[in-house]
Amino acid sequence: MTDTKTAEASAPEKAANFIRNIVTDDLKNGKHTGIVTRFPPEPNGYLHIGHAKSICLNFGLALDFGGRCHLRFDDTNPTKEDIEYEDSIKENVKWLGFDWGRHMYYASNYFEQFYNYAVLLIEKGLAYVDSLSADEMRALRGTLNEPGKESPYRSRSVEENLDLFSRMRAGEFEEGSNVLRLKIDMASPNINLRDPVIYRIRKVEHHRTGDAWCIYPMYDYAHCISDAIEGITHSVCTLEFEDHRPLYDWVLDQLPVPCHPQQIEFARLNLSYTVMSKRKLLELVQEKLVDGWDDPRMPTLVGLRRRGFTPQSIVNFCETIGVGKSDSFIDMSILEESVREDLNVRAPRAMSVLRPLKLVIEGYPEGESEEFEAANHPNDPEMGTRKVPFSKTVYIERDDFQEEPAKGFFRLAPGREVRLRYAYIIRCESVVKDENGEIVEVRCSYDAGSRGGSAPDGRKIKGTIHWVSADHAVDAEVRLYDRLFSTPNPGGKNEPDYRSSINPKSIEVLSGCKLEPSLAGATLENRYQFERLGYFCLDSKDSKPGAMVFNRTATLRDSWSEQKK
RNA sequence: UGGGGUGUCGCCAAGCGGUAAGGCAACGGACUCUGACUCCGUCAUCCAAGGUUCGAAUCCUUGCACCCCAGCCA
Repeated sequence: MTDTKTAEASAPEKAANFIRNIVTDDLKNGKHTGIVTRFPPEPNGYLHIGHAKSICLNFGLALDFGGRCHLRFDDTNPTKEDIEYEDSIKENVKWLGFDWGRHMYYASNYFEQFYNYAVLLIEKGLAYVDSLSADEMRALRGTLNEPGKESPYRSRSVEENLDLFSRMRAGEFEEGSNVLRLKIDMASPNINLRDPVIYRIRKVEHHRTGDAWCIYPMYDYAHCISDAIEGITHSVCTLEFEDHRPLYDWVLDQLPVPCHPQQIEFARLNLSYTVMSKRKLLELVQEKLVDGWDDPRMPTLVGLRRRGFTPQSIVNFCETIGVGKSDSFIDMSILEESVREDLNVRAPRAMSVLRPLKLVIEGYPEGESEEFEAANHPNDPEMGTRKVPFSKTVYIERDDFQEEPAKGFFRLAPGREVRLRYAYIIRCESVVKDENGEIVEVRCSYDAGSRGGSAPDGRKIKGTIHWVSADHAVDAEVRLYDRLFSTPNPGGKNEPDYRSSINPKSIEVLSGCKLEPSLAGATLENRYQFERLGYFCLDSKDSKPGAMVFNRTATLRDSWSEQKK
């Protein structure tokens, strides 16, 4: 086997996709000598896994082709945006491992240029101030099948428009009373071209420009100009903006901008068993259906992070799913597989018993204990070993014992032998039950010659189970997370409200779990594989030095439980 | 019934006229002190129907299905 131990080595090869092909061609035929992309979030919410796809695409393109990628806040709507989101977004991008260097921009920094360009458009007779109300404007817009009608204000003179627009800026009009519209074509089959509004009055403070402005530009007008100002070569966005591209191009064609970026659209990420819309995510938080934006079940980057996902696993995931234009629906299992793949290689192993069953080893000296050497990673000796204490009473997983073993079960059962990992081979001799018939203790004999776990006579022991010494165990709370929803497409077509699909078992809190003592030194940066159980990490919010709380990031694949179904 | 898109294995996705990559899943097997990992093997004729061509997933025609658009949101 070749060395695949490092995260770098396990990163998948860059796959071809249509955007990379476009960039490659543009570079080859000299259309560009270098490329500039951008990730342009609106600071009005937390980033989720879908944004990660865009971040990886844009920053990845820049990295691979020796260009640069800008981080630009598309902050043109002060009624929805806030500085708190900016900080989170910046941190998330950095956490994923990307660096915008000094290329940090704000659409709001271009407000004056946007305004000047708007004046230019008015002077060219390509924009006019409309005094229709929103309702009236909607009524004239037409429908998908019928053309719209021109506004009675469409023919105002350039002078009047100039005057009106400057007074809009000066704050002389109320919100909603006037807007600036482009004069394109009310009969266009593309509704985006039916004289789109490019400025509206909003008498609110902007988190960056304060009260300097009371008119704010709209996306279609601001975005393309921002791209042009920054010298973006490839403006990558999602499919729903495909219809807007003619408008993007129209605006840039009318203005003396430094360049004309190419807008390219790709399919946004859809993930099964979760929701991705900002609205639903916000509702989950506001209605306290989850424990905040960073609830470990949320598809947000802060949630995934708290859950224990590594940045590398997310980047790998984004590479794995590819980029295309067909509506895709990625199965959650692929995301889960991405963490396993990454954590399998980097997570040290440890033993923890989540649902303890007391096991007493008859014949093992009372009050005595010994230590066994355990590998921190079975396939990577470089990760070293640790000592695991053993004593007469240990805890094993309740699931690892069956009084009447099911077919195919090869763990502990009356009269059967099993190996306590790294310790001894034991045999179940009897079972102790309480007055309710509940098994409270298992009593076993042990093969003193099997110290360390290997049979002296070379006999094959099929089952190996994990355990923790009762005398040395560290108690902890462990939270088992599962998919937030129990249906693949919550709230989708022909589905009831997504809230009713929330998986009641998406979180299970276990207290009194028994961990091997080395885990007492766990830190937030560490992630562990609890052998035979899954990958776990400390909860960044609730874990305290004397009262540790672990989150289950992902289970291990389990062909036994699959076989049972 | 307008406009813009998409349709290649269960889920993604390469392919750009020369005889269907890869990943995940699934299935079979090997290995195993984690029923994990790893390893080996199996697994499509490309939405449909016509046409062009020596040759088509790739070109043309006609259908069909699905997605997006009527915010002074992005």
